[in-house]
Amino acid sequence: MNKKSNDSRATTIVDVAAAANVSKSTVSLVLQGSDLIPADTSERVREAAAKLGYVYNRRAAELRRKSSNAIGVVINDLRNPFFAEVLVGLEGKLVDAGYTVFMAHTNENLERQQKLLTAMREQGIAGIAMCPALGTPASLPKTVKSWGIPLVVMIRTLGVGSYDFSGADNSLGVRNATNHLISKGHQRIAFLGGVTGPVLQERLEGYKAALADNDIEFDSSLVLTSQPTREGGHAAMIHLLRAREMVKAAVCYNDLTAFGALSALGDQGLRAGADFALMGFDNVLDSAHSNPPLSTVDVKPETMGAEAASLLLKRIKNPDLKVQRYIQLPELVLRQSA
Amino acid sequence: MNKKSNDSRATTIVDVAAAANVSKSTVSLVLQGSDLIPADTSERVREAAAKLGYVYNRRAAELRRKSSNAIGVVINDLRNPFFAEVLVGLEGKLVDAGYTVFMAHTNENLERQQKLLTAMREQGIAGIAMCPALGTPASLPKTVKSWGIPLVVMIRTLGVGSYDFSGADNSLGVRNATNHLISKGHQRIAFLGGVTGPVLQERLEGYKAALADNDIEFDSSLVLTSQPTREGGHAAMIHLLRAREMVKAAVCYNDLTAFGALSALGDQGLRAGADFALMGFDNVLDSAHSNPPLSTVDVKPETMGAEAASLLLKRIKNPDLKVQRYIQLPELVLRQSA
DNA sequence: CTGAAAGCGCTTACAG
DNA sequence: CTGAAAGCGCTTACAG
Repeated sequence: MNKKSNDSRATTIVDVAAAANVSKSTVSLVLQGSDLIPADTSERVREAAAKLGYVYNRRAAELRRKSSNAIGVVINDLRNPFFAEVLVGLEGKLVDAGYTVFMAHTNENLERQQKLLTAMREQGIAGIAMCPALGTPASLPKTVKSWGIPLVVMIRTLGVGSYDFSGADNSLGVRNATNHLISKGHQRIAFLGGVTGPVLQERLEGYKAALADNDIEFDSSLVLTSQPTREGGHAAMIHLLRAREMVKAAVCYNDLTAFGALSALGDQGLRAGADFALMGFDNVLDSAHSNPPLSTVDVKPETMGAEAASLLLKRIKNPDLKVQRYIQLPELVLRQSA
Repeated sequence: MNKKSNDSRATTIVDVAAAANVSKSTVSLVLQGSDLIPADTSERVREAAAKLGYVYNRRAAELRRKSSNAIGVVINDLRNPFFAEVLVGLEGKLVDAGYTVFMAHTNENLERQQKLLTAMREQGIAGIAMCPALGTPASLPKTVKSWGIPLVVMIRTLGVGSYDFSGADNSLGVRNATNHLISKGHQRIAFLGGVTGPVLQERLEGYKAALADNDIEFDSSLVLTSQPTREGGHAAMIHLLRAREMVKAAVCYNDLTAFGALSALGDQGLRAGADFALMGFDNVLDSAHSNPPLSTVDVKPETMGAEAASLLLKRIKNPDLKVQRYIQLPELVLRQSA
């Protein structure tokens, strides 16, 4: 029973067919749940399959059928909880639709991303959902399309080409966050975090727009870029505190940098909410229980993931659909940090 | 060029062979980098392949060769940064070894886990690394082995069976953490977080062992279980503060619950380090920049992932190896919370 | 309702 | 060094 299970060839549909006394076509049909086969035959086949420990060979089936039930998702940064939440929403929807989803991680590495995409293509995947690594060429969607693979890009736009997209209104979100700070009486407001990419551009635009709304002059020395991590946010806040004592408010690139900033504030004996007004962006789960709880802009990460899944599913069903776009409307959630 | 790329059949090695004026065997050989083929022939074949936009059909190759270069990893909780870090270590090593890795997420759902495993089996995957969902039967490794698929289990043990494993010495870790608190003069020390599973058992054992080391009586009312999340940790700490005013120290199930506890402390105007001594467990990246920075026990999540990869790679290379086990030694890292 | 036959795109002995 | 042939495990018209 367990000595050597591989000294005999794997059992195939022809073994099952023999055992059930039917042809292999019949076995194939019952495996696919065809209603061409009467219940008793199908029953007999299933029993035989179970008895023999038959395992469906999906590779063979897909080779023949030229289709796949697998969807690939390529993600850029697993360590950022924001992306993890997007992923959860995406995956849930996809498996509900009967697909099996395979994720892979680029770690913001373009070369690795290229390899992953190629691997997925060779694998004959049914569709791809991706959040492109920083620096991804705008031509990528066109390339993937030319491969004949349905694609949805998430979170980070890729130029103005025509591709399905699920993301957030970053500009409006930061604009609202900044306006909230202004409405609290702040005039000198820093922007903390982010180093490059379309998302940073959009968020900075929102920041500037809010300033303009209120006739506050933009001061470039108030934008401190940093890696979009806790560490980066920590460093940026320390720097801000040293260089600009008078600044008592900041909007952050994302929640992660805000968490770092919270930590830096704490290091100096300061507390957001009381001594400093701080806004995050994303509303990751964590932000409800940071110290103190973070005021932020909610872009519903899981929803963005789920919507990306919907778009992809529709695209797979109908390749000729016109370009689809889901833009999440941001909502301010005010907790204690501002 | 882009009208309809799929009105013609995909180009295959026979097309390439025709274009390069060789047989398809030759094409196959050069694709595999065989040195049987002279450089000029191989050059000619590659050019033809490039010109025709040939894509390797891995499914067909694997079907014939009965092998795979894909490894599946099944993970239980993407939202916990600890697992994300394990994953990063695991994946990095696997892709360095030339495998393509497909991850999938169970969300602690046994049924989903079963489906994923089955899908991977049907896919003919080369190996599986998994962190089993809570409640996974101890028989699982034996089952997977009977499928002929190399397996390594991570983080959570699965009974005493013989299976490759990479995880941490949870008991020793918590014991050290608790002893540290005791050495600071604390006698009444709470244990916060965790709801079930082998990891909780081991960590509780360590907690009790430290108490015993110091002749402190175990008081079951001091262990407050909760979901291993920020929210859970927050609730547990609030509860502790209400019910047991005298308790000024706690060791947490993991960093995530500790972060929640930090937040709860902050809500009450308390600060870990000054007003309360708090220890985490894991040393996730986040813990260096929480507010305040967390004292915790470092079990090197990325290393555990990378070691899991090594074990799996060895197992694939040699199925008859005796059982392998990597147990990460915990190290106290003292920051500000205790 | 079921069977015989062809074929998906590769790889791998086996000749030469 | 290269070609002809068989076969991996399925699915899918096509007959009957």
